[in-house]
Amino acid sequence: MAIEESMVVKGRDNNNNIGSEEEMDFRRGPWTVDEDLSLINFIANHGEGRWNTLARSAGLKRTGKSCRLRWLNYLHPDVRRGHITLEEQLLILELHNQWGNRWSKIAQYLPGRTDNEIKNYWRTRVQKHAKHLKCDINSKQFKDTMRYLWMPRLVERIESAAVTATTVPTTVNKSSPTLSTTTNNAYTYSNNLSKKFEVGNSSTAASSNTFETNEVSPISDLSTDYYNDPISGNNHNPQDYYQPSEVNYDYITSPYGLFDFQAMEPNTPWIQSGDTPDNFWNVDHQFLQQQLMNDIM
DNA sequence: AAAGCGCACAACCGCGATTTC
DNA sequence: TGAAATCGCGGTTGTGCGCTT
Repeated sequence: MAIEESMVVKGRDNNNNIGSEEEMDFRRGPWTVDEDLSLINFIANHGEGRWNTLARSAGLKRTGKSCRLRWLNYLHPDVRRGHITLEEQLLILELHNQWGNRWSKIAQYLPGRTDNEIKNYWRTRVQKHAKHLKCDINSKQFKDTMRYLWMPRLVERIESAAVTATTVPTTVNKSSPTLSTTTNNAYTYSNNLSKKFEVGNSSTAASSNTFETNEVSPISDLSTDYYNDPISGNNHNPQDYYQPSEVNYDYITSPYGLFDFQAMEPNTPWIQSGDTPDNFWNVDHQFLQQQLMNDIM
């Protein structure tokens, strides 16, 4: 079969040198179930590491590099699959804001998520929205939108989900945040969030600079350190993300026809994970549209 | 019904850093 | 101590699948 042939390449090591002792034929492309089982069984019996040797010993016609990637990104028992949760989305935005494309570093703070998965998430979801908004993803404009609009709204949704989960079903959820949220509301969910993210006690909290420089345990200390900005040294309270705007949303239209917000997918993956779809993105797009129009005028 | 398209994600590649011999 | 081997990261590509036209 032609495909099978194309999936076999002459053996080269990771420096792209042709194999010395023998002309090995390395397989490429999707892994088969048998290959997965061979890799899992071998690692279960011998442990991981020394990937080239491992690949040979396990009888896999794969490069060590390929085996390592398959194990770490897919087969490892700790790898968690499925939708990125709201909390994870928020974390990714915040951590990317701090470190940029340091995917492996960001992944340290999301247990069970791989750098590859986070990278894919960023490229497919976040960059897509920047593209739709005709906005450079590295621009201040886009970063501000993330920081002051999307992140607070993610916080709101997390809060809302938490409230819903603990509320008697027949009770009207009066605290459901809306876009007309006032500073008081911001204060409220700021307080709630500080509770939500408060793990342990203040005695275990690292100083404002330890988040990066002291390599605080990514998972265990996440909650308290998360809002400490290692760059500014400021304590990041979710309230910081929230800048109540006086935007009159009724006013917003697009006389310039710059953006087709209605055409944007209403069912963005960002609000999956059991979330009910709403106008999350539409409102955000409208807000950004307003900002962009202000810039134009 | 089928072709086209876009999305999501697995996998590959290049290269610098680190480890081993 | 230097060369070779290995590791790990970030960028990119390939592909299957579902949706739209």
